[in-house]
Amino acid sequence: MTTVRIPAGWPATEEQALAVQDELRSRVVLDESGPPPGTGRVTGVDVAYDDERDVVVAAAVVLDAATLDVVAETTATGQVSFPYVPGLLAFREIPTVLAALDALPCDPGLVVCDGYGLAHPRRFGLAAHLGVLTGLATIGVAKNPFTFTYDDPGTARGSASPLLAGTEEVGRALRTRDGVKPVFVSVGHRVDLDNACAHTLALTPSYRLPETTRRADSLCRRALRTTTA
DNA sequence: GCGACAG
DNA sequence: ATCTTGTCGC
Repeated sequence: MTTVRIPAGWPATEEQALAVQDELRSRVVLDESGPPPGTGRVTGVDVAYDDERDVVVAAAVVLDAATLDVVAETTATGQVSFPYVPGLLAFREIPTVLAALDALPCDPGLVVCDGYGLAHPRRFGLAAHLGVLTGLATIGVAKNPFTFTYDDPGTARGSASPLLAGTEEVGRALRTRDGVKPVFVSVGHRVDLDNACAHTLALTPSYRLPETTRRADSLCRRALRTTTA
């Protein structure tokens, strides 16, 4: 497992982090539809923390998009690089996630993040940020609606409703399992919202959350236990 | 001014 | 995110 230190120049205060978001958000690409679902590769990234020991472990798990079989997986460990502040989650996760992605032996294809992309107070959440830094196609699939509002989608898998910041659609509440709480999908980089939702449905044949995030979540937790123990 | 608030 | 066993149900 590779180890990373906090990058030189990494924001140390909320004001610095806000300035970075402000500078980078213009680089998000929104005029590409993205790779078609069910083709190529799809990669899940997630992190687990041990705040007591100031340790964060990231995992990247690459799946074959057609079969959802695992093609490759990596982990990376690092120091916690930022406190959790709503709206600044990316600064806590990105250095270690980048290290995990760098360690992959193959192209990750579309990257699925555990959190938001454009559904963000400044329209620059984790998935958008990671996309801009890597150039990869990214989407965000979150478990909670954050501060946004939505009308409950129909009860059937595949039903969706707009995720709203006021009247602006920043993402979609998407039902991935009949009668189960929806997930909250938003665009990251180089993928449109319809395609992001199509990918999310392709990644949820059996569970509420995408196979990518399920796999990445269990891997980084396992790796953290091993590191901590 | 006081909460709420992705992970 | 994390603290945490068993239990009800498909």
